[in-house]
Amino acid sequence: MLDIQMLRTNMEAVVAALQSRGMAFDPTEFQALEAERKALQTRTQELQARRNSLSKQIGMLKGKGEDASAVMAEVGGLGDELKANEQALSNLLARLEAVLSGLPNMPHETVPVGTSEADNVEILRWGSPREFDFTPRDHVDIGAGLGGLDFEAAVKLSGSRFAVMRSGVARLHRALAQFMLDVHTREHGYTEIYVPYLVNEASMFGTGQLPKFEEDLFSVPRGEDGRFYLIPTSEVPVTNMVRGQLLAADELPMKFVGHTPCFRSEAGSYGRDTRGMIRQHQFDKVELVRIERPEDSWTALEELVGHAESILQRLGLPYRKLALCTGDMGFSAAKTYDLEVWLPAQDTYREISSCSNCGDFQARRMQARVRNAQGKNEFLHTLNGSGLAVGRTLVAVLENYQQADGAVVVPEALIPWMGGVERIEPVGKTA
RNA sequence: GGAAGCGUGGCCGAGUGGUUGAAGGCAGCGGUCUUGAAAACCGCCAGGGGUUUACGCCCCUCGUGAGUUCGAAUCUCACCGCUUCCGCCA
Repeated sequence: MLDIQMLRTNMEAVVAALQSRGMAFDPTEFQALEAERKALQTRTQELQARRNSLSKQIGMLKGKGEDASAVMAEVGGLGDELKANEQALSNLLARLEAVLSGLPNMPHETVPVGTSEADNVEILRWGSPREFDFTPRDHVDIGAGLGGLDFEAAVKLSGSRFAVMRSGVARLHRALAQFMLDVHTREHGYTEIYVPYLVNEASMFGTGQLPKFEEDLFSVPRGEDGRFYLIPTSEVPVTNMVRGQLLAADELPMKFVGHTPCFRSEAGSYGRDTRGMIRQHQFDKVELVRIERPEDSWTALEELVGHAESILQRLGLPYRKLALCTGDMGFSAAKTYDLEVWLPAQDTYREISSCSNCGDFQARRMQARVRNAQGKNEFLHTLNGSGLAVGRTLVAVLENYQQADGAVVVPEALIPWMGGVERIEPVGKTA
């Protein structure tokens, strides 16, 4: 959520910032509501002040045993107008809130301006794609050859965009998640956290999924008209840990790493990435979340991306790092780096991690604050990044480490998490 | 699922209709004392919002939302959550 003061005092900057994201924001509705709000709020508060002082008089008169009926009659006359004004004001504030909660974050000044992913800026490439002396197959064929990936079974169980993994591939998937968790907790100083996969509406609002992106979420009914939402990323429950809290400065930073499944309806992506595990309704992700003092968040973002990169490096997976342009960033982000891993079968880089500093945008929605060194309360900053998407990492390992005979070599760094297994053999050969 | 109790400021905890936005304690901040620290003592200290050049003035907030009343932390109802007991259960 943007600061309403910003919209009141510097609307041009807001309009320009949203424009750079490709969002045409017409401020006239907001400004009309705001003018109305000012008049209504002033009037309402006058009436409230009058009622309060008259009521106080009544208390004093009665305390002295004097007659208060005249004053009571006067204050009684205020009732209808006051009630009407309070109601109107509350409606108006709700409408302002609705406008405000639908506006995305303002990009940081260092974010490249652009309209689509074509304008993202490549910052670096790490590793070089392997030269194959055979035609590399994609992970679907490799997985089938290993007897480890079964999309037909998943269709039977659930439908499209799900996967069943077996034997060595399932083991590899588990090993990757464990490996990531261990690296981030042991070497990068993150605290492991386990969180609910079903969350309430307030949590989804806090991180910015609601109210605007409900169609991307799965939900289950709960009670009369309530519902749980399935998390689309553990960013939601983990970040919301600090919702409604006022923290002491020395409680920050908080660095969390969580491994959860993620659920996305993928509405609006019909026909995209229909083959394989790239785009699923359910996938696992190891997520890094940092709760930071405002002055530290930009350093923290660079550090966070580095932590995600380190996983790719240890696995020996070639990747590139992009700074997303204004037009390609997510709703809550002030700045985002994407990491894209090399997929030989697609002969291209594909997103495997997205690391963002949300600044105070989520904190304002969550009312999450920190008492700074000067004793002032301010909104803290939140960051999150994939470290990494486990399913896509599995795809990358299968494709980059495939052998001519159909086997897949386990990346050296991962062998301890595979119980010493160095190769996953195709079915027909010894497993 | 049934029964009972409870939800107050950063934390703990008093407060059952009227100058109570709220005693007291802890934490924090400033000071006295001390070579320094601790202890002791003194003072300050809820959050959000409106308005004002400013001093200030005003409004809202005691889990959330409705209601009763001239006036609600305090009374009523609903919802949410927590605790204990019973039932069920990985």
